Amino acid sequence: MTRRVTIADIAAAAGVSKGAVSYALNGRPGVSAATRAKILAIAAEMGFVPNRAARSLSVSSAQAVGIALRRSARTLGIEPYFMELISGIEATLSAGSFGLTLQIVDTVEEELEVYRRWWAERRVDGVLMCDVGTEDRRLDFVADLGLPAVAVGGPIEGARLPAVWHDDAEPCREILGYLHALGHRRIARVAGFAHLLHTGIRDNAYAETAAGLGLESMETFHSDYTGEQGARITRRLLSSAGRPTAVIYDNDVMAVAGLGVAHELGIDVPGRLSIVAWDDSPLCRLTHPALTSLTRDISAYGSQCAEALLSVIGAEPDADRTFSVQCLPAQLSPRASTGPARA
Amino acid sequence: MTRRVTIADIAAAAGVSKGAVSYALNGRPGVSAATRAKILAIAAEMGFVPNRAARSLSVSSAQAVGIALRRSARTLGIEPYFMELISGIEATLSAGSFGLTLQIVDTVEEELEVYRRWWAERRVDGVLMCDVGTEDRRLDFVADLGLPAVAVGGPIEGARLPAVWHDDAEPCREILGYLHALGHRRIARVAGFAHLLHTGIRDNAYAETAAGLGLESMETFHSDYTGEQGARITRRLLSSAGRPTAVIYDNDVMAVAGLGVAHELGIDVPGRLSIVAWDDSPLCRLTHPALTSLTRDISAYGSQCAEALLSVIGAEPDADRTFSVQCLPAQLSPRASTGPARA
DNA sequence: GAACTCGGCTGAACCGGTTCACCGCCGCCG
DNA sequence: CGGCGGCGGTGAACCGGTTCAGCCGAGTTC
Repeated sequence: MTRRVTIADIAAAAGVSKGAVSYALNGRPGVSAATRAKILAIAAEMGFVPNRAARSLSVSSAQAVGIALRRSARTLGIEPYFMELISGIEATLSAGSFGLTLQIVDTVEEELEVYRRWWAERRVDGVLMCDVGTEDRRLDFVADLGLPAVAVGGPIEGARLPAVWHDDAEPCREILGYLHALGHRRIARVAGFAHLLHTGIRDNAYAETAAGLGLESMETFHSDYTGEQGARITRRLLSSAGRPTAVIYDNDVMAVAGLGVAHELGIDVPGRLSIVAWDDSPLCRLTHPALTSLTRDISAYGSQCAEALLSVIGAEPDADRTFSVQCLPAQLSPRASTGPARA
Repeated sequence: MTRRVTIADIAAAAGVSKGAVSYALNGRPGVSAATRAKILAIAAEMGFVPNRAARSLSVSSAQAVGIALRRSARTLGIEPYFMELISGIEATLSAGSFGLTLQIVDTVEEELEVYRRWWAERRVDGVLMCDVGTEDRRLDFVADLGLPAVAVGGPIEGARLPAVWHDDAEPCREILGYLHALGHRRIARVAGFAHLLHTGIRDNAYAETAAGLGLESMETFHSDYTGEQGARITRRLLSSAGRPTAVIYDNDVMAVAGLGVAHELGIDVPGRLSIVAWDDSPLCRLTHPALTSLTRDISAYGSQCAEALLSVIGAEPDADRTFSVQCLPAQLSPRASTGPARA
């Protein structure tokens, strides 16, 4: 285990000062082309890698961003969404040689505390916040802290920080239009957490569109995104009088669970029940019948979030942080789980 | 955005030297109880949080561990395994106030490079290595580097680093014994990557047990863990003459895909086909019929891996790093997807 | 030829902790 | 009363980078 190579070693080997080495390695003016080339060559030869802590201490930046996820291990594990998002984020970050620090928390208080600590320690240069809620304490908290942050979701009214989002209303209209065209008039929806921003946006969009189309019924049931709750709600829905002919799920996991319940009750899909899933993970193509679902490129979404965060981090501290990035809306991918409503 | 509080500020406020503050905050001898209490009170009042970079620079430790995952975004997203593992790791790490740095890579070369860089930069104090292979270059690489590491999987012969693992052979025997008791004689298995260590261990265990039980056939097909391949292999299996009466899958995703194919082909489960999944995620309970699967506490497994790594990090550099931790083997959870073989 | 500019480089301060050598003081012992 | 040991604390060096004031010498200007 040989000692690490430092810029002092390089300086000694090249016969110059530490300062010159620093300028050369960082591509700044202050050294001639010849000296720069010599220093770079020596550095490469000695296998120099700068010490992150030393650099951070000087420039007061961590070259890392953080994500605190407030979801149970079970939800996290089974929802493909987060891993895909993270992998997109990661791709952009590592291209900019930023690291990703991950923490899983239980409560909002804990999450706020993590942000506070990360920022005070300068462990991260910024954070991405998922699961934006309608009344989200975190938004003001990080803004007050001065911690660069980007909200993964939106749009957020009166936001003091950037949001990266896609229009959730448009896909709602697309789904209902599609189901309506197939003759469905009694539609139910198994939604996610009621307090999440995008859930509210979808709630409204469905309600308005349903009214416009003159649907017989369009009820929404909020859940926690788990398969268990998805199954329970579906079971209740399908056992009721005047049961819906189509059910829309706010994530893929619940849709799969719903399909399982339909099988269990001997209800043919799509013969007597159509199923639509929001968020098209590979999971939706594994079932039989394959699930009609809303496709969006979550990984690309993650990349855009990371890009937005990097731009905030790179910007002046007092720069405008209220911009928002709108991504492409999700697109309907019709598959075998939807069909005409039985007369 | 007020300036950060440093120990110099505290020292000034308390009328002592920086050194005294450091001793007081770190609970070391060198200051009297009274002074210590005063310093701690002032630190708390001023909201002091130590700068991570400065501490790292001094003590030459990052207070963070890294994981580089070499799986495609799609596999990562859909396999609950990794997120559960990570959440277990996280729980132990944050209890020890260590951070977790995550990176997703494409190739082994890239992964090795990440380890090299992380260690050279002192960005992490150690790493966890998943997906241990039979011939794994990474093991020697990190050992040569001197980078503290723990292999998530094993046992590894002639290992130069600790491994945390569970016996994969025992569950194999349990599954085959169970299926055999149900009358199954033609069993197939859809396995994971052939180059992974645990795949090989299972391969052998199945082969030996099958021979012992005198099964008619026990074929293994290797795959990449994705639902697509699981489905494709299952389709081929079920269309063949002398098709198996039971199929064992090496992960839950492929098992779900296999169940979908059975539905598609109109083959009743468990009437004409029994299905067993390795790794019991909530996914296995969402399908209909629910999948018989091998349950293990992946989150707890992650915790044990993290603990092992922390102990290696805390140990002397020349301490013995070849210990291995054996966890509880997975347990069979029979559900509705398995039943007696049709005569 | 004196004054002035400017590129190239040096030396030292600095970031915010940790650590170590050392010092003053008090009590105790012979 | 002199010497000794140990407690409580100080001051400075140190970790490995970045950055800035300033210096030197060559070229330009008048």
